[in-house]
Amino acid sequence: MPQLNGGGGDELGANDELISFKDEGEQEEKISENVSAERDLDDVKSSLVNESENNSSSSDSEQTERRPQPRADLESYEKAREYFTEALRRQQDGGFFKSPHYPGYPFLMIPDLTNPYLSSGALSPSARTYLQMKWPLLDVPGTAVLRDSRSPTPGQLSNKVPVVQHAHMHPLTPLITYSNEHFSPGTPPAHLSPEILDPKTGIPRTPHPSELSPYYPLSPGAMGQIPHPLGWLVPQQGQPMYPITAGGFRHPYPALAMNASMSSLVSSHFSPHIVPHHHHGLHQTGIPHPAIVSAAIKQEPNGELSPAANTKSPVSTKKEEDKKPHIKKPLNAFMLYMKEMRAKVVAECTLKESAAINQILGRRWHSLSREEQAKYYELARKERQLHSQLYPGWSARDNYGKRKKRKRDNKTDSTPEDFSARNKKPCVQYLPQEKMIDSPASSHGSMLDSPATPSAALASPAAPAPTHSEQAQPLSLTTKPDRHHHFPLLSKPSSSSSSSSSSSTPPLLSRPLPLASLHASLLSPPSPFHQAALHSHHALFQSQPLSLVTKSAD
DNA sequence: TGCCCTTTGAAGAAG
DNA sequence: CTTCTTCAAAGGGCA
Repeated sequence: MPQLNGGGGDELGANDELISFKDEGEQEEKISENVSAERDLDDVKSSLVNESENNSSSSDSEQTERRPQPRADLESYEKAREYFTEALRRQQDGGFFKSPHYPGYPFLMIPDLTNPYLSSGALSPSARTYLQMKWPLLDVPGTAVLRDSRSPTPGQLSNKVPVVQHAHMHPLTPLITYSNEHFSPGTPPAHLSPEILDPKTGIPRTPHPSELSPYYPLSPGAMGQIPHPLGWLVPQQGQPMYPITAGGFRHPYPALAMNASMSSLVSSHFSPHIVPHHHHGLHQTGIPHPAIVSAAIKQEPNGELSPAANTKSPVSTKKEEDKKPHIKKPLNAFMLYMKEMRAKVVAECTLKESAAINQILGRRWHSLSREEQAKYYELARKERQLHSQLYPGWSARDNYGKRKKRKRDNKTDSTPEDFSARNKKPCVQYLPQEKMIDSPASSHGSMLDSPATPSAALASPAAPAPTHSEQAQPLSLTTKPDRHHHFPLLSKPSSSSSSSSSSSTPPLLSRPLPLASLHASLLSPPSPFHQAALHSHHALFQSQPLSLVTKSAD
């Protein structure tokens, strides 16, 4: 795995994963997982959709295409992602997938063209233009441009965002934000396998898909690159995860998108650097590395530059410090999930407040099956790896203080009263508490945290993923029918969430949600009803995709 | 204009 | 080793 870097990447990731996963793994469980999730989604969709303005989501979504704006505004893209996702889903729904969580399923979202990591990149939120499917755009020139490594720099893309790339992105892809720089320049066209020179070694190597992280470097520039690398993946899987078009696969994360199995593959190959030979950085477009907010990246003194660093002009070493481009933290599993699902939730309900939406997402997160969560954990893991490779010297500490925020810990204090205050807009009636409350899973937060299988991925590096559409299940254990057992396990050692929820009810529950518009289903996946569902859970289990998973496990 | 709010997870800091 | 704090995304709300 780690080739060049000494394995930095892999190893790093591995360690992390192992650790975390372990913990979580034990806990895993959530009975309701699948069931609830499905229900949730289904319910939500149906019901929610009906109620609120779901316009967007369901039927609309398809129609959504309405007229795609040719332009690829960043904003649009985002929206697009949502739509995209929906659209895809719908297509798939037709078949079996109803469940949102479907593992492999493509939630394609359009990634932000801009890098998430870039602060500047910002897409403006306002535009809700949905999608317009910009997909078509994908191919566009941008790509072509990209190919030239040098010339076109990502910048171009970024500007215009040519957008496109993303159209086909993996659901997760949206996540991809990191920037472009890395990839851009150096990367060869997709079909070609891009060889990337290792900065350190100087040896050309092919980037592994895994390497490309969605977030990081992949931005526009990246696209070009991405495709290639991923390409191999695709075939293997055999499954078109997403509707990605041919060109489509540019997404960096396609790999991720794939199942765990895929990931494992990726991991195995993981190469440390993704970096292109040189990039100029963002400059032209002004879009820097995704992760990087500012222009410059901090380089390492040693000279080991992360790929990204290379990209940026090394010259300005001193400046670096001054400027210190703000390299954002890699997104964690939940964040990835949020990015992906937010649009859906928004579409389903009228609420637009992020706080409310996040609450819902939090609940949904808990309702996800392990496999699903594992997907995200895996992605997150890769992100971290990538990030570490790209920015070897970076530490989370670097960002401390950037936000001014102060987090009031008091939450607890205020909790009781709080909610009243908070409810600024009670849109609608919230759901009965019951619903909210009951989800077992919710209570303890994410028990699943653990990625299901980090180990799995690691373990079988090369293992080709079978074609399951679903992700391969990481832990065989999980697959077991026993899952329901896990339920009780909830104890999550970790700090944050679990602690709060020590009591049976989750914090959220305790307070009334402002989300009026939400349907109950949204909020609480695991509602009491759930339990019923749970029972049925077994049945579902079998029938569902999970079963497949299980097999794989076997 | 810019922070708050809200979520989970990761990582660093502090004890 | 455990606990606490900060940041990551996002976008309406609010001062």
